[in-house]
Amino acid sequence: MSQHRHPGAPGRAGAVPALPDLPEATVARLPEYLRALHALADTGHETVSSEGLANAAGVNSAKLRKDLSHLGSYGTRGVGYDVTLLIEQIESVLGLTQCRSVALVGVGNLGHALAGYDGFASRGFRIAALFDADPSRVGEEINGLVVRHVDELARVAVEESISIGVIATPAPAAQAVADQLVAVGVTSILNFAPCVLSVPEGVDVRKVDLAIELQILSFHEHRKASLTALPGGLAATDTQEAIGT
Amino acid sequence: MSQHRHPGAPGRAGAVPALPDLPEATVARLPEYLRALHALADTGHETVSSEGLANAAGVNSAKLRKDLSHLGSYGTRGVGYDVTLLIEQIESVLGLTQCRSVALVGVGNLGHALAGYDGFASRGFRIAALFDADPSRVGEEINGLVVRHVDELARVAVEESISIGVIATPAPAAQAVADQLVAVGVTSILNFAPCVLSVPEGVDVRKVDLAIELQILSFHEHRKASLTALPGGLAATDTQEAIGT
DNA sequence: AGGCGCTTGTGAAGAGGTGCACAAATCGCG
DNA sequence: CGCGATTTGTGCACCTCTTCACAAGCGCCT
Ligand SMILES: NC(=O)c1ccc[n+]([C@@H]2O[C@H](COP(=O)([O-])OP(=O)(O)OC[C@H]3O[C@@H](n4cnc5c(N)ncnc54)[C@H](O)[C@@H]3O)[C@@H](O)[C@H]2O)c1
Ligand SMILES: NC(=O)c1ccc[n+]([C@@H]2O[C@H](COP(=O)([O-])OP(=O)(O)OC[C@H]3O[C@@H](n4cnc5c(N)ncnc54)[C@H](O)[C@@H]3O)[C@@H](O)[C@H]2O)c1
Repeated sequence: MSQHRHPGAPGRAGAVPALPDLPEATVARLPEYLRALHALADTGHETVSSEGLANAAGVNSAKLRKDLSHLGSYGTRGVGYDVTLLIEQIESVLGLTQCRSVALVGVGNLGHALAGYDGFASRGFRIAALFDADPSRVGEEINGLVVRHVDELARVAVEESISIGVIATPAPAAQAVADQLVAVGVTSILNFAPCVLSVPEGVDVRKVDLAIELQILSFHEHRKASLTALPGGLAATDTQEAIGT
Repeated sequence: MSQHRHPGAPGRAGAVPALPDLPEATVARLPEYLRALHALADTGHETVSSEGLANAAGVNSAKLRKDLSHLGSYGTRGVGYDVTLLIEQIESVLGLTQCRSVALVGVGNLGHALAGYDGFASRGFRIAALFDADPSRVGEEINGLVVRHVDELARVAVEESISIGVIATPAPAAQAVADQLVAVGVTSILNFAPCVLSVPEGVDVRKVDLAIELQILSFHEHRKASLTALPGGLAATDTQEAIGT
């Protein structure tokens, strides 16, 4: 995405932080490895094999090794990976060494749940500010944070050095909110509103849409239903299955 | 996934519903097209070109045409696609013609928001039952639905003919809940708990993990930051960018 | 009726991701 | 010190997905 490839010239090799230029699919899996690694660290494991970690993360072990190989050789053959070292490396690559400040816009039904969620802080994200357009919500305190009016976004964003914006407003307001976020310099947006956002180049948008997830499940349900009409056996094998994200 | 390919023998051609066997990437995009189509229908459009629909859905028009071609030829050359016809076709393929019943397990912070969300019903999903393990929550009424104890799952699942289960419990409880859902015959699960679920073959699991989304954004933020240290211009082009799901 | 412009549907090429299989590397032990 | 057990890192083949480019098809206008 917006990334030019120069096959012959690997983006100024030999620089200080190396900038590995990871495949997107790998980036999407690193957080899963990280979670599994934290769980292993908590249970006292010092090293883990690719097989063990792959199991814990629910992926193929070859895939895991290839993913990790992209960020350098941090494993020991015959032994495995040092859990704490690998955690450090992945967190470094993901840019989690610095705590990132998040602004949440739209403190409604969903916004409340997000604001009260402790899973952000534990992963190195700090919800730094809450915004809403509804005057009756402004001033409300949630989890130690006061809801501010969205007009204050510009000022607060700078004060709190916001780096990620989360949109939890109704869909019709989402584009306007995105524009405001972009205007104050936010270049990463997580969008919960069911709509496509148009943003300038250089701004990353990821979306979470529950209805889409359910519809995908519905399709597979539908397919399974039309399949059970004819095939041989419904022998209950115990192989496990998952769907790629 | 768990789907055998016989290149020479296209899965008993000539059957009644045809069962198009769509690429997974296409299935994931159909709901987006559907949303865009509904928006177009609401604004009075009767037909739409691949270019127009692709724009509304935020994808490449060639990709959209290929996606739609997988479910048959429902466009008219020189004109475009009939909006209502296409809606019907996509809904039919996704299995949305019948309303699917959803069971939500774990009515906490996030569960409350989900239970009160009206975006499900409008997409053909019905939240048919709410469950929690906490006795103090059982009996509570949310959006016209009473929270039941999770032990009643087996009975209620059959009564309400549940086809999709949503897990919004803390991570340590998620696997047990998944097992219970599978035990009562649920073959599609949407998991919000940050953990991997192990399920038998034939059961589909999709997960939504906000921390992962934020970490992916963090990576790109990190990359952009290390990039701005050296390159030529930050010329504000107005091309828009999105990240694949 | 015929031509013209527009749009679909698709072949083909390329890019990216996956998983196997194995050589290379490391550790522990005799 | 050497050997075998173990595990990483990766070359390779395969597969899926994306994107381009264009012929075929359709409607409209003259
Ligand atoms: N609730 C859910 O479980 C759920 C699930 C999936 C998706 N969503 C989506 O998330 C979004 C929020 O859902 P919700 O249930 O919380 O809706 P909600 O109506 O409860 O909350 C929306 C909040 O956004 C505020 N708002 C509106 N316009 C605004 C603006 N311009 N600037 C700032 N704030 C503004 C409103 O005042 C309100 O407080 C919706 O787009 C919805 O489709 C919600
Ligand atoms: N709140 C958020 O915004 C958010 C965001 C992302 C992910 N999550 C994840 O979603 C899950 C729920 O989050 P939350 O904030 O609602 O937590 P919560 O603690 O508020 O709610 C969890 C609920 O699950 C119930 N529960 C526990 N064990 C159960 C069991 N065995 N069977 C049925 N119910 C059970 C609890 O009684 C509680 O009501 C967590 O895994 C969390 O990590 C939450």
